[in-house]
Amino acid sequence: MSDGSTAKRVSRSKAEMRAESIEQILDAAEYLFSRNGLHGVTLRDVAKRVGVHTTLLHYYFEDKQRLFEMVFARRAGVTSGRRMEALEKYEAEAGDRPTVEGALHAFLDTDLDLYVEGGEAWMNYAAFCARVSNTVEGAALMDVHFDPVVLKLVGILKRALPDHSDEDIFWGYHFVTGSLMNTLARTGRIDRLSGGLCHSDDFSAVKQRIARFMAAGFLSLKA
Amino acid sequence: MSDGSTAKRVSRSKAEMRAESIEQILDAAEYLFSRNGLHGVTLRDVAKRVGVHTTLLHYYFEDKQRLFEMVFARRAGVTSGRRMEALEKYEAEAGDRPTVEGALHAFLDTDLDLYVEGGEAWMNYAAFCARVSNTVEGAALMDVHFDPVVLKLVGILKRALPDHSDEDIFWGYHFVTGSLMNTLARTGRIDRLSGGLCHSDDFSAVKQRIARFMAAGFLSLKA
DNA sequence: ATTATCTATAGATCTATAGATAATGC
DNA sequence: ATTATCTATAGATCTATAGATAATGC
Repeated sequence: MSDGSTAKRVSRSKAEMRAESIEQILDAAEYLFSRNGLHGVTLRDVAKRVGVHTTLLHYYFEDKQRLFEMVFARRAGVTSGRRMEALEKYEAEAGDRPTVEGALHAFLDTDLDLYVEGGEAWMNYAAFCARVSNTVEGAALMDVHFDPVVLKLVGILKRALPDHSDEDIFWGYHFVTGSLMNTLARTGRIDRLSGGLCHSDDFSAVKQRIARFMAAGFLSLKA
Repeated sequence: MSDGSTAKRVSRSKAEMRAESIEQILDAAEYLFSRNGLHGVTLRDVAKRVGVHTTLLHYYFEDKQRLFEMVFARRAGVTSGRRMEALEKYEAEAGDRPTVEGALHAFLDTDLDLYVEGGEAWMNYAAFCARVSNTVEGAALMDVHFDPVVLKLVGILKRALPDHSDEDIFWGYHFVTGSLMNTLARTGRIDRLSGGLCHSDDFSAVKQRIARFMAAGFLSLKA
């Protein structure tokens, strides 16, 4: 505020202008796509939200599909990388005796923390991912960006559960990711269902429960 | 086939024609909405799939939003009713001692069976619901149609888990429904992730695991 | 006489491209 | 000399409505 008030553009380099415009467009697109999906958002909607002309989106992103993919890709590396680190750190600490719950804490809590710490933009990205995940084309995007971390998690789970079949591990992961995505979506349904007792935005309530809950689920599969 | 081959319309009453057209339109819309969402489908797409004119959709359904809601509503009563029955039956059998796993079997298995037995149309509806569930407006539709069954389930779970807080029960349900919706979506992600070991369409594999998995999760919340 | 279905069309949008303009960059 | 941004516009669609047509229903 204190420095932006003098003029709208205070001699920024082209590279800076470019970077800033791209960020603003991605933020606006992320916000809108998270609420209305790929087809529920027009390029005009995005341009209007940023305050630029529609053609600028074509200039930077070619077309709508590309813009959508760039929204996905921008933060995917960050969340993926953080979780990968957390899993590797856990692996090193746990040595020969990794536990399901330990691995899930590293995987899930790290992610939930990121959205809480990251503020509104990251929360929008979370909802964007959740929306996309229940979609055939969206799931294909997930393959590209998230397979490495997920397979890392699966690898640790297999060592934690040497008597479980691979199918059990994968179906368990399927349940975990469903629950996580339902959390990230923040639809407000749990709020109304619980009569206001729970809140969609309350990721800390989820964090308190999800790893323990899912770990118990995994263990139950081989009784 | 044997009687439809003589002519396209073998003297049906207007009521029959109406009913049949409505069903065909709903089937086509359900199929398309499940894959592309509300905004990813045009009325032309639906009309073309049925082989009628776009205006007929307006004639029967007013507008696109209404058509969408009718698709949701058509089968919601069936699945809701079946699960309600199953829960009541379980309640009667279990008497004073309902278990989490018993209630979840009634709730989840009954639903999964319906999609498997119902064939392609029901599988489309399942994917439709899954897609809709990760959406703010979709979640609001769920309130209307599914709150009674869900609250019935929650009531039994509370009696099965008298020492758990209501928050624990609701968050547990939140995880359950996330996992179920991820199943109904059938995105193919688990297939690729598992290298072909698991299949999105394999609801029986899910049925074998989900109730037990989730029940253990619930129990773990109060340690 | 009613109603299922189609024809014609208005009016609004949407995506995408070509080309102009106005800055920054050496 | 390059590039960020805008103007103008083509061409395709989309939703929705008014009104015509061709069946069924008493």
